[in-house]
Amino acid sequence: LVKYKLMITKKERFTVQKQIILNYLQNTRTHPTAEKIYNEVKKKIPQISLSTVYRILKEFAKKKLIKEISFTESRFDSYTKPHPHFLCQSCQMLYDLNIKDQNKLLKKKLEIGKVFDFDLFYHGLCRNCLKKEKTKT
Amino acid sequence: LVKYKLMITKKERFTVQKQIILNYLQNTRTHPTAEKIYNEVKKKIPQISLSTVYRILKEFAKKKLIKEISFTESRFDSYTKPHPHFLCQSCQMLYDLNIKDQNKLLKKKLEIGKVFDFDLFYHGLCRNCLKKEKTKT
DNA sequence: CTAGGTGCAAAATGTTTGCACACGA
DNA sequence: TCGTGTGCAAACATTTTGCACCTAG
Repeated sequence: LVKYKLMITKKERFTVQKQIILNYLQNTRTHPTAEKIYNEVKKKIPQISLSTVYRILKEFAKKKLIKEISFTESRFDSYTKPHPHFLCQSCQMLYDLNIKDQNKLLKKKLEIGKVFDFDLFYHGLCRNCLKKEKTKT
Repeated sequence: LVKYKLMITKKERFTVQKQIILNYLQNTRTHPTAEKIYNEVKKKIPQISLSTVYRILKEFAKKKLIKEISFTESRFDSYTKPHPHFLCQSCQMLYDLNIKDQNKLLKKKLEIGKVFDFDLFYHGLCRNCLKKEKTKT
């Protein structure tokens, strides 16, 4: 919370809605959906709208106060063996990777349950987009 | 293709639509979206509809001929450090994991580009759902 | 033939946006 | 006060579904 207050620029405002949403998120480890957050926050601010929740979540994510776990559009891959991917933040290209330790990941014994598959996504900038960034400056 | 033909049950039919979609997927490594697949397949079957594409993709995914990379609803996490997750196929609960090698994953040098973050999702059945499965039988 | 598959349109679901009003600084 | 943030409704994007017709086996 303190960390967030320091982030607020002169043009921005610290509203009750933001405070309650942030407070809720920082006190849960359940990875809630927007809908869930909306319903929880509604208990304290009955008139809040879902769009406000979305707007605030986007703002928090941009400030890196929270992390949004999402994948806008489904993609389909005929290569079905588990293999890691690299998703470029800039051009949205999804690359295949071949990493030798991948079997370790699948065989990993987890307390939580039985693992059948995994998805490993690296996020970053691909070579092409890195080049473009450089030429800009 | 041969593999798929063997999978077709008596009740199912092998249509041109299925054949062309499968063929397209097996000859691309670009992880296309449903829309992209639709547009490509349309070149060969102009009258095909997007819903057919979706239906066939779901069928292929169920048969494990292809893999669907998706995340239906966004989730938000106030714990922003990269950390692995476990997603239960049955109850959809998303659990946090703490694995010691995670820093290795982030520091990994990739040819493809610069990595800023990663998401590692394990898919499987959590303890609770495994128990439920057992009691069923 | 005939039941399963397709195309179309409409519905459902999740997310974003335009606009008038409210309210934090 | 004044401009950013909010609530509402409507728009948007992606995916699913109902239904009549088509077609593979």
